[in-house]
Amino acid sequence: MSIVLENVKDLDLSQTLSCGQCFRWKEHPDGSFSGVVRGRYARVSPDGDRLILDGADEADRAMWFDYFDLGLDYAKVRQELSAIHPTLAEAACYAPGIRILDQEPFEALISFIISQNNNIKRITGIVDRLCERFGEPIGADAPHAFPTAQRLAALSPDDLAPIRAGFRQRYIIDAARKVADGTIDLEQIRALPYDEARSKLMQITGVGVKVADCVLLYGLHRLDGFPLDVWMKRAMAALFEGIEPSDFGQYAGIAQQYIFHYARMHPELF
DNA sequence: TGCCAGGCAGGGA
DNA sequence: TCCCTGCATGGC
Repeated sequence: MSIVLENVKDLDLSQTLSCGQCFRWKEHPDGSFSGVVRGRYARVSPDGDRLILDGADEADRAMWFDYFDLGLDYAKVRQELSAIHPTLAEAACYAPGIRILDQEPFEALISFIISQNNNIKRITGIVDRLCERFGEPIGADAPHAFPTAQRLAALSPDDLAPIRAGFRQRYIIDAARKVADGTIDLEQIRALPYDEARSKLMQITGVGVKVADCVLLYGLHRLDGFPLDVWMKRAMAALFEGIEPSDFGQYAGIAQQYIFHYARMHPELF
């Protein structure tokens, strides 16, 4: 079974799936990517302005459409961003195919807890081991689903030793327990004003400003905040001197991705 | 072999 | 409030 998404524009799978906003996609030699989203497996291949999702069910069409944020006109967004500042226009050229994925909130929370003081390759390995050991199997040849909060909440930090997440293990368990018992309601947080949402997430041990902003952007698809971590502040100072972050409005998240790639291309600025 | 990673918690000043 | 240090592990 497979589904085809038509009229897909401004999506580069490699840029979008390998830029560090998600950690569960594997690239294949033919340019396709396989991964699991919300417990559903698919192997995704670009075909002109179509996106072919092998293994995906027709009933999940809307879920995949939303996951890749295909309802937002990114060319228009880029145009508006570029009008703000010439440097941003330049930055936009570096990653025109990035879309901000609409990820499952708990997966994003745990993934970005794991990301702290870490690198993408190792984050991916830890997430893989977490899913393999504690996620539900979804098919013979497919990776496991991301584990539920309830499943992880029943564990102790020591139980996570096999995933080799180090000091982050107790953070993962604290997050899972707070989500499982309702102390942290991620869907409720989605609707809160940005600062309140961030403060709520920071009640979890191991979640600071950076992790909270990543969860809000990538897990709750909040494009109205702006990451304030040290790296980003440096990037802003270098690239957008004189521009108030609030000017970026709802497109702040997308700007972050452009800045990220711009920074990679211009390490001398940092 | 040693440095460092897309932070954060905890403790002291 | 600010600054400093330790943290587990593994990629490079």
